[in-house]
Amino acid sequence: MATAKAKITDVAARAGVSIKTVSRVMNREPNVRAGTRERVLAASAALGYEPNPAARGLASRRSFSLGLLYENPHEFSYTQRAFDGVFASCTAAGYTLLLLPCGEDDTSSAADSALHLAIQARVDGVILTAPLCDERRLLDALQERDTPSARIAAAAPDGLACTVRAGDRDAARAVAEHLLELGHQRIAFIKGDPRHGASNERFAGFRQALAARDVPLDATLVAEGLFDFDSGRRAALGLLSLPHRPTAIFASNDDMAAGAIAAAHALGLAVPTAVSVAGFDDSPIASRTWPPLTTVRQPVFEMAAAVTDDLIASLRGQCDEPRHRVFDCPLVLRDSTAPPPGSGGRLARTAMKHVNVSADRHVQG
Amino acid sequence: MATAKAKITDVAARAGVSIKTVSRVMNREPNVRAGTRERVLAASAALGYEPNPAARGLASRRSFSLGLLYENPHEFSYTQRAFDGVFASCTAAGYTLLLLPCGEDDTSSAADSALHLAIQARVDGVILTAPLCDERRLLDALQERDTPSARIAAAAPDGLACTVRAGDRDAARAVAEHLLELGHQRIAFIKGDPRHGASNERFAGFRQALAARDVPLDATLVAEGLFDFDSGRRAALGLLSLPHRPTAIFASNDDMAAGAIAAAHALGLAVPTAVSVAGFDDSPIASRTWPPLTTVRQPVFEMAAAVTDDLIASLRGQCDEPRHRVFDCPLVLRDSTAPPPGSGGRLARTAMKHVNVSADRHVQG
DNA sequence: TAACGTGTTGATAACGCTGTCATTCCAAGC
DNA sequence: GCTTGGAATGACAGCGTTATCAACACGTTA
Repeated sequence: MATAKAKITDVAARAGVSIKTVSRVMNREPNVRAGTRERVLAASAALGYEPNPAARGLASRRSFSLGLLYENPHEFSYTQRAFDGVFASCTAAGYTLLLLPCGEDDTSSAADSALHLAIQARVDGVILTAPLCDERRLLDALQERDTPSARIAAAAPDGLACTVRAGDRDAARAVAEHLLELGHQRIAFIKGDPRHGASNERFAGFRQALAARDVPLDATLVAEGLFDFDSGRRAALGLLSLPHRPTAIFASNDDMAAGAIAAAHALGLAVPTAVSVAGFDDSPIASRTWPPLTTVRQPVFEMAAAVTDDLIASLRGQCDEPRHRVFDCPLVLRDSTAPPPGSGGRLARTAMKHVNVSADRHVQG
Repeated sequence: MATAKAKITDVAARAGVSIKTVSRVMNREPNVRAGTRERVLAASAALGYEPNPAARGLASRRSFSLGLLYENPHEFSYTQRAFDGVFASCTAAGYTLLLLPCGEDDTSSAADSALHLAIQARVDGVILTAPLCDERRLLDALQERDTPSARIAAAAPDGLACTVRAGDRDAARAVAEHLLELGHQRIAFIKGDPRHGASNERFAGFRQALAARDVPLDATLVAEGLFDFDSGRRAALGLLSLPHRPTAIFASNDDMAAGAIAAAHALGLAVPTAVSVAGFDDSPIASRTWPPLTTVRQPVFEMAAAVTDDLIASLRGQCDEPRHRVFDCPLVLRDSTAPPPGSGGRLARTAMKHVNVSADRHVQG
């Protein structure tokens, strides 16, 4: 695999044929002798040749691309919100956006195929989301090809790419403090996917809050999760079946928190009277559970738009040093948290310095 | 606005300048006299000129596009599943996919801007999702520009574009029959967004099922909804506060069904013992509510992939007549439906000819 | 043997724009 | 008036591919 971009003339020269024959092979046209095709394919592979889509498009008067026109759905999942933010900035700057999804089976090999698509399409830059933004192989491959990148929710910024992330630690600390203020002492924590840098940060914030109040961290109350509903449900099932069960569960994202609520329901424990549950993200599920979730809101749209702006600015040579942005996440109080049972509800609601939302509207200001 | 695609030479001729000056104006480069810029802009507007991105890309060695690399999330919303299906087919056929979201404020004007993006990008074809696929202005604009299109969940196929849709009527009938078999007689229905063709179909299926069993349709048990959580919640709140309330609610999508469950919770009515709730779609929320929702599964991925294949085939001239596909939606029995209160649970579960899923896994085979 | 068709290959001209560099214009200074 | 220099403009050569059409090889038929 050669590093420099090979052109069709290079392949033709190496295979000892005309460029037209190379073109025929690349486009799977008929009437090419098998031996010739082999030689062209070999030369093409040896040079790492990828046809230039712009040249193809210009000459053939086709774009080889389709548009998917859809109405922006009310489903504001994290990914969707991130996409919206990136798209908004791209459109404003006259850029086109290509989505390059990775399958969920094997992150690293899927990342390769997505990367390959990015290379084929000759994009000017790439935006990476967690946990892909911490795949060493991916970052190296991009760097090797001089493809500028930006990273959303990176665990370890490397000074090469612009990054953006949420203030996970502070936000997690705020959630934990909220539970502590309500009077909870036995607070369980469900960790997130360890591949995401945010997982550690959120756990760290949780521990800091406990430490600040001299509440000991009970290791039996820390469970592993993967940021998905079912891992949250299972973890909560375990926690709530403990002999001395927690009075509150802080799941490090909303999907797991929804799982925890389901687990509580399954065990006949009322939320929030028997057990409080808090989440993280303010994703759509947060306002659809019963009761709706106390959580923190990640300004994903703004984060994605900002890092895209930064990437485009660096593409235009308008900035020299990569920017690293951190966004605050306000606490969103709903109905899944309350004082622990037996406390007589002496603490009603924490101070109203926080955002207080019951309805379904997401403010993105 | 001229119909034929104007080139930079046309604009230059009309404005009485060289193509280089037009290029400068289009790229907002400095050192162009204000008057000259005006003339170029006027000529450009008069001709409906849009720079050819392929030519720009070839000459400037930039693509003006970014790639967003992300890990395929577990959140399989309808839109996400549709996107995955379209993407899979595009990739397999060597096509690139551009996403063109419409804002949710004003569908028709948002559609215009998305259409404009599609035109700018010079895509070979466009895939439209509901309810955009029934916007007359959009369809006309596409036809006028000879842009082939495919439509997902169109209300009225027009013989010009390939279409795909779910067998909404049959599926809704199956849900209603399931509730009837359980012994329900007073079944409420929450309608969906009237802009979606599927809304009518689902309601029709519901009525057919009632008629087949000679169960009269009580107009007070039919509520209006918009396919979103909150409209479902509000509709259910009204229905369940009726003097003679229904024993089951069939919400015509999962998000509204989740809202209905929240409403039942709020009123202290247990699901499914006091009231059964059924949804439609098998979206992620369906397996995250408590109790998880009985619903029907739309094979959205397969539908989207199929219609994309059809569009690409017609782009390649491999098919003459547009195809119209209809996909079956299997019933998915979960825990939100049961015999009505007072029936003594004489009917446990309907026949097991249907898909029966409790876990969170979505089979996409 | 010569003409013919079929399958294979190549020379060359676009495709519509941008980059480079030369040229023209025009106000200011001598 | 003449020069000067920067702003404004244009001529022209690519950019890397595909399309067109001509050319060639080779086995078959008249």
